[in-house]
Amino acid sequence: MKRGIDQPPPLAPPLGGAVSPDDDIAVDGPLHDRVYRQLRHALVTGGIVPGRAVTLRGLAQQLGVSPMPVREAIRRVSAEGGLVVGANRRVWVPAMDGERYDELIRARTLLEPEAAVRALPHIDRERLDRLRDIDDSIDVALERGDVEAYMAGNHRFHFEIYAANPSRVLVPLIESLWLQFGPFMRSVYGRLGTAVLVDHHVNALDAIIARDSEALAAAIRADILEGMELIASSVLAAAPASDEDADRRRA
Amino acid sequence: MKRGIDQPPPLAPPLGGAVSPDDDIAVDGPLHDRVYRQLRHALVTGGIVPGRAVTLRGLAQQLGVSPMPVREAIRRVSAEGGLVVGANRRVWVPAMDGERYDELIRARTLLEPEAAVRALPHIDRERLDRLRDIDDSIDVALERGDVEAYMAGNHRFHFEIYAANPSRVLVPLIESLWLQFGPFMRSVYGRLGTAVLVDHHVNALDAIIARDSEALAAAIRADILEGMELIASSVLAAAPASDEDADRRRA
DNA sequence: CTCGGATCAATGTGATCACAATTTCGCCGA
DNA sequence: TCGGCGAAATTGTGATCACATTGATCCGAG
Repeated sequence: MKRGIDQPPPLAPPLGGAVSPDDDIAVDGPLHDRVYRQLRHALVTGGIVPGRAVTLRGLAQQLGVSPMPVREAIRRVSAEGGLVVGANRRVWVPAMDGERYDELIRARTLLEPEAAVRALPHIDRERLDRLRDIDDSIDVALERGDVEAYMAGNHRFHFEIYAANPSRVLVPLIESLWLQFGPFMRSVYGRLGTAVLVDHHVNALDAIIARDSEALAAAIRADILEGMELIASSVLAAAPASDEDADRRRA
Repeated sequence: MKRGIDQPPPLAPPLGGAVSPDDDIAVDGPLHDRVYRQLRHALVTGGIVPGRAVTLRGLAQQLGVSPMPVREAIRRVSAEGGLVVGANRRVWVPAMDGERYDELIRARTLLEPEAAVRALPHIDRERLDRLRDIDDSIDVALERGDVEAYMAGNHRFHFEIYAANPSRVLVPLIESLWLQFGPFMRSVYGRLGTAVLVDHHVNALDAIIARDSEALAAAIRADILEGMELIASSVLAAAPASDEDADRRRA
């Protein structure tokens, strides 16, 4: 049973997890920009859980700022698909369903290999070293069963590659996709643990070293497909909507 | 010579063309939403020209609203890539260059055929009729040399197809792409006229009638490639940056 | 005990104001 | 005539307030 976007749903205390005034989020620039990054980070790492309404004043109070910069940050995130505004004008973390998930996978497999290939010529020695470090940290996170560290590492690994290309067309599109499945993945991993996760990044690293475009594209595509289809088959088939799950898990 | 994003550039009177409080833009919903649609429309149809700064209060005054809803609209559009905010915090219509244009083409050819194929099963009789009407209006616009009508029709034709799919993943990505090359296309067409334009939509219509996914994908891909590469070869090669052109043309 | 309506709290929206940074323009000196 | 330099205007940003609307809460009628 799929619930509409702006139906009666159980409005609970403004926010679930912490929004994490985490580290590694730069503290310069306009306030609304800082709020934007914090909000984005909270979504990708699962600090904000699907099925819960996000209120302006609530977020503002949590972050210790006035509602004004939060308003702009929310507008920005919702433009990227990380949040949806109902006809109520109320803001939600969008629910996941099979169709949406399928389109996200498809869009990722279309765009990310392309972005990787275009970035390949720009990947220098230092970036490659950073990629290796990230890959190591991912292995550590997997062994320790640290879901959040794995997700952060995985994100950094992919975008450390794509960002080598200075152009800003493909990367924002891909960021938008990650922002959309991020919260969902978190809630899934939280239930499954890291046991099911495998590190496919070695193939990508080898392809980069060999400067092999096709191999790199194939590695990225395989990484996306195996990871996301694994999740899809093990979860989405059984529980089509993630909203109720999140709510139930909270109780 | 490519100019950086937020360099000294010639800040001229707030806005060039009219922002067009045009028709067919719904007048309900929150003010910031209306402003968003007007701003978007102005960008796609070329009402706002690249290389000119967009000021908050300027836009607000042109639209007869307070700066507040404009702020949110701009934040939203810039999140979609239709505007860029410099380190100055000043807002620009981004300049076009070969690399960016190439990535836009690539992203379009990757995403739009996919979106069309996924929409195909949902295209019913009424939608097909609307598509035929739009195609007719495009032919009329081409004969009359009406660039703006052609662009509007072309936009409507593509999204009338894609929007048949209720899911909201691929379509927003594609809208973002159109928003990015829209202003540029306008300035190009304005110089070339509609003589160089051909209507490739008939093949798409045939494919839809035949329910042929592959043919539809091919038609869309061909439409994108021929249209955009024609422009690229005839203009971008000669004048890599569109900023200066726009400014010069204004003088 | 259940249902329906009225009251009250909370939400998003928009306007206005103050402020600091930036840009622009006019002026003076070379 | 040209090149800085300082004043003034303009910009984006953030806060606060008022308001209409929506959601929750509570109370009483059945």
